[in-house]
Amino acid sequence: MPELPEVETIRRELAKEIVGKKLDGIKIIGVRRRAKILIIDLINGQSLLFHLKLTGQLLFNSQPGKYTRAVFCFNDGTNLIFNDKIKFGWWKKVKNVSQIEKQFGPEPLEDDFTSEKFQQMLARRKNAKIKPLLMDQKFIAGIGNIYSDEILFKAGIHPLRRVVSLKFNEIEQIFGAIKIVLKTAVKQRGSSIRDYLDIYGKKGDYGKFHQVYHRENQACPKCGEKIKRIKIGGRSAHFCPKCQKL
DNA sequence: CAATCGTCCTGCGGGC
DNA sequence: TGCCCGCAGGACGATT
Repeated sequence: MPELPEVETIRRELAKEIVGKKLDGIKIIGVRRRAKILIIDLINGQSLLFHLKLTGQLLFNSQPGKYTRAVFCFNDGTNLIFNDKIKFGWWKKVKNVSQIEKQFGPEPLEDDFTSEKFQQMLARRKNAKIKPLLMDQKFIAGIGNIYSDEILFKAGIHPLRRVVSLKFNEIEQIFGAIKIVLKTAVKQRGSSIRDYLDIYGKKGDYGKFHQVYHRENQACPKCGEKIKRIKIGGRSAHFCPKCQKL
């Protein structure tokens, strides 16, 4: 499921391929990402937005298939294919992209997302459960089910912990885990759970690094305990009951 | 006000 | 073997 590292991978690859080309005669001036949304900026001030949700794919210079929802043709004969098996994803053209961009929390890999800022953000959400909070796009941008599980495992924090119960040092641990897990996942070009592929149809390598996500009943890589899966607000959370105590 | 619930959609896995 | 049922899952709107 495309989260920050997957969308960022697509962004980087797509920027190399299409910036400077034209779509319906309008020059593409940039490819950006905000949270899990891919943004293609056009010279006329409009932007093309994509949200891949669970099963969306953006394939460069490919052929339409069974699940193709849209095809975008560039002036040089190349194209971009939007596939989406379960139709949760969407794309749209907007005039004021900044309006949409400001609906999200800070970008976790930006330098202005500091541990001081994170401590302040959490101070305002004392009663929240930490895992759903990390997945709240208005709180922090781009983190979904895979990476919230991996971040909390790395930090040694149980997904149901209330913010109020977190010690200063535990928040520092979570902060550090956010940075390193996401950075490493971007480096590995994301995780190919379900249908995720990059624009060349290649899978991401970060799945090999998953410690808990989709590893229910398997041994914890740290202590050997069986990884557990529980439901939190309708979503599944994976964790080690020994390394991540409530 | 903030947390939780239902909804969208469809492939897939489990059970018989 | 094949059918049927129910689950998964991001984000939004409604509800409590």
